[in-house]
Amino acid sequence: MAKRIKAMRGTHDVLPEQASRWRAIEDEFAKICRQYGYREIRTPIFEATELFERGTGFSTDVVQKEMYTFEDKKGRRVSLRPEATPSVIRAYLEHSLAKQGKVLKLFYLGPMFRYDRPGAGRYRQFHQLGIEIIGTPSAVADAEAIVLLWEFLRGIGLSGLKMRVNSLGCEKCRVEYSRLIREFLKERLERLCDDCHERFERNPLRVLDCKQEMCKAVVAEAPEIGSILCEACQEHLAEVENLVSQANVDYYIDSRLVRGLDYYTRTVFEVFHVSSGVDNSLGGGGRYDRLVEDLGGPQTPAVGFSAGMERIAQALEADGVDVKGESRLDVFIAPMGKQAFPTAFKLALDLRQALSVWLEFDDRKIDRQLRSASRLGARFAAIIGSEEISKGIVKMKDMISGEQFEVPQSEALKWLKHRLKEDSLE
RNA sequence: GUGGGUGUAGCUCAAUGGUAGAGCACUGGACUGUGGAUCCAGUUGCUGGGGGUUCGAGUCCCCUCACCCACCCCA
Repeated sequence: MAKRIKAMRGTHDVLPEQASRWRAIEDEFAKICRQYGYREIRTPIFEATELFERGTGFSTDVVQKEMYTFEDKKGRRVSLRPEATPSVIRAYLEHSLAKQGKVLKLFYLGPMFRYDRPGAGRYRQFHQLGIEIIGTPSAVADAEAIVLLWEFLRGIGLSGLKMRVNSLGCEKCRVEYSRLIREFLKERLERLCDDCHERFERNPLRVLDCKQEMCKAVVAEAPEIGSILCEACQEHLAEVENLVSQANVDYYIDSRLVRGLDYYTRTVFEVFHVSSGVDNSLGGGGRYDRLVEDLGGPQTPAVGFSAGMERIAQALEADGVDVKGESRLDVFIAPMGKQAFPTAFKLALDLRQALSVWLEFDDRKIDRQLRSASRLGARFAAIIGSEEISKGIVKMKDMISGEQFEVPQSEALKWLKHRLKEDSLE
């Protein structure tokens, strides 16, 4: 046998059983998004590298070391998207979507790519779903994003969720806080880990997020962002808190929450699942009032979030929640003998107008066929042999009670629909 | 990127350096037109890949690949 090829490192197949759960989750997400007034957008999986350099941020880990970047045949610098927000904003500007109204509310879902070392719940091709609210500075929008994320996760059956919320301040606050932190850390550099020395140079705020004990000790004494937020930023955060607590979101203010992407301003948040580990972030987001401008548009405030499918599926499994997948088969058509196939084929064509139907392909003994029908979870088996053909009927077997009924072939669809309807009423 | 662990049938796992196995699953038969039970039979593997030591390697050594755990980072 020839050598087999395996899926590449960090990628994985979503097999039927899992895929049906994914679809149920995606359907729930699309549904709640529509309830909140969002419309779907689909953007390309690859973009000009520069979009992410300017959007996600040149200094971020994502852009610095995790992008799949290559040159195409014309020498253009291309990257597989590591996240969707820059693409959505690019499309927003490219198609002048601002003209569609003051505020645009979009949702998306699809694969993202990061060349990272695979680990627990971490893949090189992973899948995100998320939203963007473009065109308002209102704290109500921040609250809506947080609540939508929360309600979505709660709605699919997750419990033990916690939401961390923080404010990184507006541009002025950020500059001021960065200066303050840099000053503070400068005197304590020798007490920080090696990575943090580097962070100190590139983006001192990231030191606040370090998990090393030595750094945590230093950071514990650091001034909190809350202490220097300007009045407007304080008010904004208070308003978000007030609204979010009305929605019964289990949140807390975590003054050390700093997210990995450069474009956030003011509100940032992250939701995690307690029982699958403190570090298991299911999703997060925040306000990004500068991004549209950075990508060449007019000054336009916006807020959004993204969440990870793999993480969500994992959390559901940890919670023992069985997301209902696709419904079972309605009918299994069992032809008996070669000469029964044309009639069976015709019957399948007819029934498939409204029902999910499995038609046996091979000339197998009836007991084997019924066994297959059981295993496929068929509600009824439609048996067609020479007897049935000569009488113009089909023998319907109720796979739960075992009862059998002779039904004229022309009535089969009507009969089955009637019986299945009775099922759903019980 | 750093450290540790694990790779044997579709799945879960056995096999003191001596002929690769079991359970489940799958297919068929018992039952030539009636499923889920039972019994019987059968299929499935370059033991992740490559090299080395040895009379002999799933087992020991080296390399490599993949996955898992921790760190890092995040979704």
